[in-house]
Amino acid sequence: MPATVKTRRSLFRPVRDSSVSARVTEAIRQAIFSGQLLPGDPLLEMQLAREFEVSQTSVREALLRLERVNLVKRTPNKGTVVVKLTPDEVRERYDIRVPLEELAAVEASRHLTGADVEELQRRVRRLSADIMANAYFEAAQSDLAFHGYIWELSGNRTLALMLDQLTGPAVIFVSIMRSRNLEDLSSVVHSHQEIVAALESHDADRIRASIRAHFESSYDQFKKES
Amino acid sequence: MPATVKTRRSLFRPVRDSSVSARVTEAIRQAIFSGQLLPGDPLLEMQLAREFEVSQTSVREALLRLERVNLVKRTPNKGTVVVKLTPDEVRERYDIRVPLEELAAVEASRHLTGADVEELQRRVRRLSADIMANAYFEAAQSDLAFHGYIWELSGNRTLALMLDQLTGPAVIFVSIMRSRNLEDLSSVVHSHQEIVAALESHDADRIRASIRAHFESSYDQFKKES
DNA sequence: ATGATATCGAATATCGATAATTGGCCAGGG
DNA sequence: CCCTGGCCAATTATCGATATTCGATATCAT
Repeated sequence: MPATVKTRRSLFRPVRDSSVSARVTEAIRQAIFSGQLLPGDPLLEMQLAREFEVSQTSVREALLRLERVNLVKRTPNKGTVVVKLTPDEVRERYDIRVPLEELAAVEASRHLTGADVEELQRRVRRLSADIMANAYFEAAQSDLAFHGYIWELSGNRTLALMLDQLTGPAVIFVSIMRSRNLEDLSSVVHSHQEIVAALESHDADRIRASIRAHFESSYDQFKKES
Repeated sequence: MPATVKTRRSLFRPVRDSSVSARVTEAIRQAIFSGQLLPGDPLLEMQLAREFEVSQTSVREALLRLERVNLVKRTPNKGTVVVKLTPDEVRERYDIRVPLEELAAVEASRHLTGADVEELQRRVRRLSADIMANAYFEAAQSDLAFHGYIWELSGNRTLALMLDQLTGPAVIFVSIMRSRNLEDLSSVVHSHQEIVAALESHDADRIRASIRAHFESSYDQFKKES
């Protein structure tokens, strides 16, 4: 056998978002996560269609997708707005999120490799850098990217999807809170490092405890504000 | 004051699902839950549009809504099929569902009234009747109705929504399993009664245990088949 | 004034038609 | 033989236009 290889892998990544509605979806999502759109802002189908230079239908489909992940709220015949969570709803989400994050983290530790640990540390460093730079919205996204990696590691796609639905809108709140300097940012980085260490230990109880501590402190910060 | 009344109340109930796409959504959902559509069956937008005598657009929107609750799977440019869960996916969902059901049940017990207990018992009886009558698909829906009541009682709307997304497609499997007589139906009723009793006790540990036992036995039945 | 009803504008919802994508099939060349 | 490229049929994706809905506001009778 010669040295020629029959298959090659992952030189190119897929050309992203070939469909119009997918691109519109992504653009709106970015606008929300970057703070260009704030909770409560209206999203008018026709106006967006004109701005993006696409049909109302495609915008509509994009909004339906965003509704699916709880980033916007649509009211029949009335319109669409960027989600605005009440304190009660934030509380509800924390209650649900904690057991799911525990489950995800415990499962993730079972699949954890050395490369994964490095990647997690890389993401903590990025988060740390964003915080140092007072880049609040970027920090929120880095935060999400860190936890998202754990969700993927869990190997449970359904779980990852649900956590995404649950967390997306909350991240917006975190951004806004931090931008008002209402959160103690120094503790954030340490709390994430703690999770990585717990994952490496492969000790389920310790992992769950680190997750609970992480979110409890985060929720306490939220309560201080509301 | 004369006996004339100024307002009259509740002679009519609201005309439900005024929108076309909502009616189409409901029709397809019923077809899935009733077993007229089976996992893997294709759902062609144009064909459905002709049958319902509506536009493709409305059908498309209905399918997007069903995708949102995981009842159908859409593949870009290819088509839509009724969801067909792999054994792994069923396992994933059980893993997620158990902690969420525990949370829902514990919260529900905090809001539980006497009327609620009666309603739950009524729903267990309906489930029991369906099983006696070998009405498998109806039984699956009664099953869902029982758990759904607990979700609502929890007072956490987000949680109720997530459990609905999680459970919907699984219910189809339960129907099919039962229709093949693969499940020990006598234990099903007892297991539900056990949950009601646990709720009445207001003992969080007992509630969680009853939920775990309920789903473990249910999952064991599934494993026997797969 | 006041309460019921008509009108209107802004927005979504729906439609019918056209464009773009995909996978399968087949013909031809190495 | 099988690999390549191009065509074809089926289906989704997108469009532009029209219909419907809803809330606010104006109108009218009493």
